[in-house]
Amino acid sequence: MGRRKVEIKRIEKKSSRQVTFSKRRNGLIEKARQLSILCESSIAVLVVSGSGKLYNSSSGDNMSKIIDRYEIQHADELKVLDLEEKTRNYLPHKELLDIVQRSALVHLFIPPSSDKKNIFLFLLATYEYRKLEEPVDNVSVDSLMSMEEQLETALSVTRAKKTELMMDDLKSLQETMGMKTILVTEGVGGMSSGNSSGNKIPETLPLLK
Amino acid sequence: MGRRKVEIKRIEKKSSRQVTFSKRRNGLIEKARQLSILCESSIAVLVVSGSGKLYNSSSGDNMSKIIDRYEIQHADELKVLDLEEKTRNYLPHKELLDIVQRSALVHLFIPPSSDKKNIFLFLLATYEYRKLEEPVDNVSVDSLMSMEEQLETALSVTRAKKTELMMDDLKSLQETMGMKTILVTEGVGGMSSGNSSGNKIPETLPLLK
DNA sequence: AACTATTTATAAGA
DNA sequence: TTCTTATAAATAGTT
Repeated sequence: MGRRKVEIKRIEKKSSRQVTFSKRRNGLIEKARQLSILCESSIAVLVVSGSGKLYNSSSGDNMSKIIDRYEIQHADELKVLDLEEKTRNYLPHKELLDIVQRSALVHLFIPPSSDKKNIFLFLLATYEYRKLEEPVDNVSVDSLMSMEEQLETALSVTRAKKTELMMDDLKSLQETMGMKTILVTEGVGGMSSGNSSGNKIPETLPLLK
Repeated sequence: MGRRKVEIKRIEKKSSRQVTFSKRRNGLIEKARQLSILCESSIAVLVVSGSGKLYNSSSGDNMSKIIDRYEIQHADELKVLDLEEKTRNYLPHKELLDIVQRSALVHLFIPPSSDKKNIFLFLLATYEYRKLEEPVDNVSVDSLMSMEEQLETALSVTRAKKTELMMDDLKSLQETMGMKTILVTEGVGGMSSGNSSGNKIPETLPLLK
């Protein structure tokens, strides 16, 4: 449907290829839209250009929903085809997701305003640790050393945060004590100390049970 | 392009709608194939009929890869969805698998033959990390202490594994050296030492650069 | 980005 | 469903 019949093979000339890409891509998406309306169906079109740019359209339903349908169908096929594969891919995923969701670990480990990088380090470390629980044949000394570094960093971040929190707790305890002192001393003489900056807070704190 | 011009609106007559659906669906998929070849691009077409049946085609690349590409681009949208939703529709799997494939970090940490379970653990960790990018208020000293413990354990496992590997390396080095010694001493006297079990291997090894 | 000669897709009919 | 064919629609090459 043009001045000439074109063979369906790669268009060599770059400029022509780009023009054709643009025209036909629009045509494709318009066809999808029409089909969707005419036959009340949901259609997703995903086009990745040679240079990696993504063009997409969805009609009838949103893209995620259409992709979900594909994924679900795909998963079902896997179930039928390969139980072992399913067990490996699908169940562990859900199972482990559940573990993570239930686990105080991940949720509680993330300090309020902690650096995202550090959270990642922790998670990576956790992952690596769990991975090592099972025998793995080919770990390199180098990768273990990187991991060691990661763990050390994560550990120091954790300890720093813990200490910070403990100091906060101690401070509020001291404040409470100070208040009590005021209340007591006020009755006797009226010498308030408040929250003097000269208070010494120990560098390390005993671990709480 | 038919005997008559048709308005783009739902075809009411069921039989006509089905015929049109079939014809246009094939046409759409053929157009996608052509575009893919003419302009060397990757195209996915997903069609869900009114009755819920899925038809799909991919050209240039496989479906998963094309969908992955879409999901990378829309990673931000995923954050809005809740975890269960994502679990149901497998998006995190695809999304994170792609992160894994692209990340040099991960390549370093995942040995070629490691099993999928381990990759999933990592994916979960990464996923959870992303999910928790939002600040969380309630971190407790207790939870930080648990984390500290976990990290210490992970660190000691890592160090043990590293030492084990280094010792293996050292042993094979010693064996090689032993061989050389044999070759040298054979020429002179013939006193072979082999790989005596009395060899002392240091508890800790200097870190390699 | 338009134009238009052609090819291609497809609606209706069989 | 499949084929036929008149006609609408898409588009290749040109401006």
